[in-house]
Amino acid sequence: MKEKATSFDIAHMAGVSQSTVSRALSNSPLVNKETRERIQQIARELNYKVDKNASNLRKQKSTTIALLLFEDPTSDDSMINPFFLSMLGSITRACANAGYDLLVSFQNLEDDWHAEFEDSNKADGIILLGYGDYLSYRTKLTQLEEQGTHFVRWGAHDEDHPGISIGCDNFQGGFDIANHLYNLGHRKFSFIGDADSHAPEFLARYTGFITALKKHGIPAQDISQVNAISTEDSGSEAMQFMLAENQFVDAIFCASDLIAIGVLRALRKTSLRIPEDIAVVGYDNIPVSAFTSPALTTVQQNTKKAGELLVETLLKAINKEDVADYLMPAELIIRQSCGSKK
Amino acid sequence: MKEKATSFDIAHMAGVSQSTVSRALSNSPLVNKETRERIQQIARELNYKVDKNASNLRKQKSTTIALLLFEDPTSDDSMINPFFLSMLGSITRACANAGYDLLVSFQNLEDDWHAEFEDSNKADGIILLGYGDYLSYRTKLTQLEEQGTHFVRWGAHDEDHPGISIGCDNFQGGFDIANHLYNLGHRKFSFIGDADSHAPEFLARYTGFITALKKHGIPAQDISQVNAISTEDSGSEAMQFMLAENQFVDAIFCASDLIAIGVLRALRKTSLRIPEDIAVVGYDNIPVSAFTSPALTTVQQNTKKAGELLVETLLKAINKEDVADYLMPAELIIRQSCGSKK
DNA sequence: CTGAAAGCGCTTACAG
DNA sequence: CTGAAAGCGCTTACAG
Repeated sequence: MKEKATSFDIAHMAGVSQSTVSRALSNSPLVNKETRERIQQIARELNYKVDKNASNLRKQKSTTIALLLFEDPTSDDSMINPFFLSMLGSITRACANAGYDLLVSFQNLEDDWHAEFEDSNKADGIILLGYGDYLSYRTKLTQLEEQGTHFVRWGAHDEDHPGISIGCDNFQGGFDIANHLYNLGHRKFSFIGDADSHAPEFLARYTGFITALKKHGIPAQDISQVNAISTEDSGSEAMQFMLAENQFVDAIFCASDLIAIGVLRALRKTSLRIPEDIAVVGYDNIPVSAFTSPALTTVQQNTKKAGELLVETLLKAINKEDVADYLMPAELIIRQSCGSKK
Repeated sequence: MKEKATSFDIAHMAGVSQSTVSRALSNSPLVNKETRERIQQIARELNYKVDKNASNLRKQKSTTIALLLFEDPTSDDSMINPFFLSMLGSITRACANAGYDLLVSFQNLEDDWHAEFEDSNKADGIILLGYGDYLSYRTKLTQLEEQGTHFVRWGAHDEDHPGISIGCDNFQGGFDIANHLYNLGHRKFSFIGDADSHAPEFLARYTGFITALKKHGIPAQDISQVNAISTEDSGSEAMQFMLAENQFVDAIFCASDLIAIGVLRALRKTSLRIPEDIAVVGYDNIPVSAFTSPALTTVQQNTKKAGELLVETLLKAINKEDVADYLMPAELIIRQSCGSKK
């Protein structure tokens, strides 16, 4: 293993000063073209690359973005929610395109939030991504903001939340689902998923859902709601609970596709046919949702766009440009699980 | 936005030297307990965190691992292969558990390999992950090795490849699939997927497949093979090609689940029934494979274990411990797409 | 147990 | 266009 070359080594070989090497390698026009090319040639031969730690330390910026994935501590340890995995892919790509590196770290919400502050020293900004108990990390956002850390989070728009958020219009998504189901003739509804301020995204879907149904004359108290976090198992348990309680409905709106898949699993053990006896709708449009039987009607959140937007917005914030919350439109994906003819 | 505090600020506040602050914050036993606690208390109040760039520069290590995802340039730009996404999740977790940060970067194989060398300055080691043209990056591995960079790659074991590789026993996987299909009564076979040294993993699956069939008296020349890269579209095209050429077989072994899903899609447009008229088998056991109709028989690669192994092995290499290639066993996942009774 | 000092490898004003 | 020098914020021998 060779010793790693430094800019001094190159300076020595090229017969110039180290300052000149540094300039040449950053393509500074201040350096004579021939000198520059000679230096770059030597650097290439030596496989020399600028030491990022030294360079970042000196420049006081890192050209790195940190992605903080946090999850409900109860969720399956071995798997990440496919929706966030998809976001991760998209964010990775967007960072690469912008010439930024991406530092990924995991976070259980139980942990203390040391990691963020750690990250804030290695990255120019942070992207926060995850379902999880919103209230429990709200104060942390405030701390981040006070600290002057640039961050953008994926999630529900909230009047006076700290920092910037990019999210999907969950209210609209729930609203559209309700109208779609109502127009197909369904009249008795249930919502499966947590629906309180700890899970503001689910709550917004729920609120959109009941708001639309109210317009059709169906009051909220006629719509049953069963708690569930975003996992298959949780969805399956919720459905089993409803069956055990003899709660029968025409249509179930699940707060996420994973929940819906769990619900389908539980229903398969019964004689109920989907969608003839009961319609099931999900949310997220994860890849699997197109392959369940029947294929899930769901709401698409454009993860590609979302990732790009998160990165773009964060970079603007880092550059002290003005940034604002952004709500992406939700798109209804109609498949077979709700009894549509389509 | 406050100015970021430094160890000097804390030293000033605590009335000690900056050296002592540094020691206290790294929990050095050299510092008086009370002094240490006082300093840590102040640091906490200030939300002070050690500057990683400075610390790394001084220590000459980064406690960071870089993950290099490379992909076939032809694959769909908007999506990462779900198998690698799953690996990414597992690697992220394993890094977090080991106290390492993970730097993720993308790479098109067309790019020149600057990025690796970049990364090698920001990370203590590199994990290489991806399908793609193996031959085209082989020389790069040699360069990395010469440079003294620690790296581990996911992929096919190869007698004299540079560096360490962790992989799944693709030969065994193909072998088991062949036996399974043969025992179910299938006699006329096809393999869909690239099967040359550019794609050594696919090749090993193919080799295992034909080796097992040869033992059953079916010579390699009786087994058709159609090229495809690991995407749905490529699988669908390959199947359409076979249909157009009137190549009819009992059973198709697809080099990946994505290919198999494309094959199913193409077959749905015909009158052929799966598995009655034709069996289809995939590879990878991606989440979707359990939900296709019929559900895909496939080969599982344990991504959780694989991620842990990759990280663990790389850390050992970084610590100059002896490391060796490792081949994980492949596990047959039997579902409905091959006509098994199970 | 503590402090003064060197130095990690760069970038960039400053001077020419 | 080029060089000498300062300094980014730490860690760690060295000296006491």
